[in-house]
Amino acid sequence: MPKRATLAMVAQRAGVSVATVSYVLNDKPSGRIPESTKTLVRRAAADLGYTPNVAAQALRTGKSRVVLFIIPHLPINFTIGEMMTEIGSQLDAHGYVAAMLTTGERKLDLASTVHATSPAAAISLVDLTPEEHKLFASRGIAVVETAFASLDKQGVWHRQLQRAISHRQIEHLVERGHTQIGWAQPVDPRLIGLANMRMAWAKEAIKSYRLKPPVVQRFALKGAEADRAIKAWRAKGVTAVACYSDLWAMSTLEAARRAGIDVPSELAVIGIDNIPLTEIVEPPLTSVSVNMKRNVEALIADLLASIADEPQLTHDIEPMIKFVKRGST
Amino acid sequence: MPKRATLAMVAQRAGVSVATVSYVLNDKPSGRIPESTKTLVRRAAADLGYTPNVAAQALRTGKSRVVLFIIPHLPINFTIGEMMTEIGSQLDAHGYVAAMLTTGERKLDLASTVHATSPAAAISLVDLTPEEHKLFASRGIAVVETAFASLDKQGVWHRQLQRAISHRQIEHLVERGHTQIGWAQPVDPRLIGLANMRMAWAKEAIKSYRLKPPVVQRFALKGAEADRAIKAWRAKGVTAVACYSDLWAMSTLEAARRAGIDVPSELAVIGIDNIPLTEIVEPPLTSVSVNMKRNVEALIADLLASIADEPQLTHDIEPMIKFVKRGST
DNA sequence: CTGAAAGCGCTTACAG
DNA sequence: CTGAAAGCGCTTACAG
Repeated sequence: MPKRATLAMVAQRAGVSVATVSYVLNDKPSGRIPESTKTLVRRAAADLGYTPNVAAQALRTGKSRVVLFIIPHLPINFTIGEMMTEIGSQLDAHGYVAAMLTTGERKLDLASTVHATSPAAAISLVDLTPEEHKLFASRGIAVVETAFASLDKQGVWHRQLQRAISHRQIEHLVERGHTQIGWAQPVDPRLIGLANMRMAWAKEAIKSYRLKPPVVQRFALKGAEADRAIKAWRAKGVTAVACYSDLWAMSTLEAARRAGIDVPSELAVIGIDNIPLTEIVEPPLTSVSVNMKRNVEALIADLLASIADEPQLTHDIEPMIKFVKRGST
Repeated sequence: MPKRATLAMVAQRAGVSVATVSYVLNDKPSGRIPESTKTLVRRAAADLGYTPNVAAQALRTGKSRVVLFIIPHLPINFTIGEMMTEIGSQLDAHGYVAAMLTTGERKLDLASTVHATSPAAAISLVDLTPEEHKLFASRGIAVVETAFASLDKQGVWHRQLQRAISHRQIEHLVERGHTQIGWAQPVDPRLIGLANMRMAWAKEAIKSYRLKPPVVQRFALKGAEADRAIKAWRAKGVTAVACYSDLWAMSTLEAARRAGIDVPSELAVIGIDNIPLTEIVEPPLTSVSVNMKRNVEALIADLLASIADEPQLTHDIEPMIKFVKRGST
């Protein structure tokens, strides 16, 4: 196989120095190099199929094209999975590589990984500790926290998006004429941070319609626990249940069927996430979710701006929300 | 902050040359360096908290510590998600970094990514094309295909593991006294490769018990389609259904309930994967799955052996299988 | 057994 | 506007 093209080879072919090639390809001392030289260089690079050696770039600059991607040690659900793949492919399109790092039960040794990879940035689906933040800050590494990270610590639009999703759930139930709403909450401590935020936003939305506060039921994903929740909701006159996620909504649907309660005429149910399973149940589940492609586009835009030390853009929340009305409401 | 330790700093502290430090730390010309020198060097490295600069290593050797991790553009289910995180954390433990690469609808430009990252190895959850294999082979990059890759192309133990799981499904149903078994098959073309293998193994197992061939029903994850499947199974005297995965099993359970068929007394159902949702249904779903930790340990062992050009180890399949009997059988 | 030195492929002050 | 050259931190023949 032919030797891989280097800057020097491009320089020779273009009849200029390696310095000039580097300047042109990196568009560096902007406006100082004439168009004619640029064309020459670019053609030579294209002819040779030149791609930079990232190791050499990293060694020279002290920064790699690696973006650390910190993932919680949870069962990866469809939504997180979608986010992971979307982040991976969008970073790839920008010439970055997403390096997966899973937080185990034990504390993650972030310092040594940061040392070993010299990442350009980090995306974390979990909260980082103050020390970890300090670690990144001291090396000038851009950080974005999202998903399972505490939403109150996040940038404005992440928070607004999650809030809008919760509001959308309630808005839909109110439009369908419900006045006493229930809320299905998990008990798993790993989910509770996000779940508490969602519940708070749901309460906020319900209050804005001047309705009574929701009847909250907490349960794990076991049939018997959902059965108890159903009983409690019925006893308190609840006609519609907004759920922390589709899994709790499905559990609620199952329990309703076991109790002989018709959905949606006696009890409406709405979830969050739009997982593929929404259609296996009868009736299929109404749900609200994030348009992950758009969401990640915004996230990556923020990250790239942060890497380049440019000001953050503003993002329109509305197109990031996907609402699908199905039979359960 | 203090400057990061380099080989030169370690050498100075130990009172030896950088060459010696490199030899000791990489354990290279084995047995040529006296223990006393080694101890000296190792202590100096530890004192300084030395970690090698991977960019410099990569530049020098032409090989990075990156392992390309090629992921299908599918909704990531729990099993794939678990595999991804497990692979990520185990590679990390061995000093490698898992770089996610998602295959989009369009063809993946693997060549440029390989060029850009000079990976030490690649793990692919999908089949690679002959050209892609050639690309890796020409650069001496170790490759492991697994999960969604066609199992007949895989190494012996991957295949045996998947086969054993399918056999275990059938074995359990036979033990419970069933003689006419049904099989639930997906229609999604992205799943059909793996699904066909599983079905073939199930048929093989059924034949080994001298039972009639299974009644195969193909359906998407929609309630109405599963309803049709149930009807067909009942019409042919099926008393137990083995399913391609837990999702199809859950869909089957739902359809059985709608048809007023009792599970398991009138119809037993068994899945594959042991997803967290197995317990939200009544009765909870019996399932067989891979013990992902063990499975990935074997996979990584193969990969490391391949990178080091060492002979492959053999692996015991039995501990990689997890069978959980629940109420549905 | 150990060290001096070349060189991997870049980027970037600096000189002209 | 362009080029010569240093140097990032390693590994590894090679010499002693």
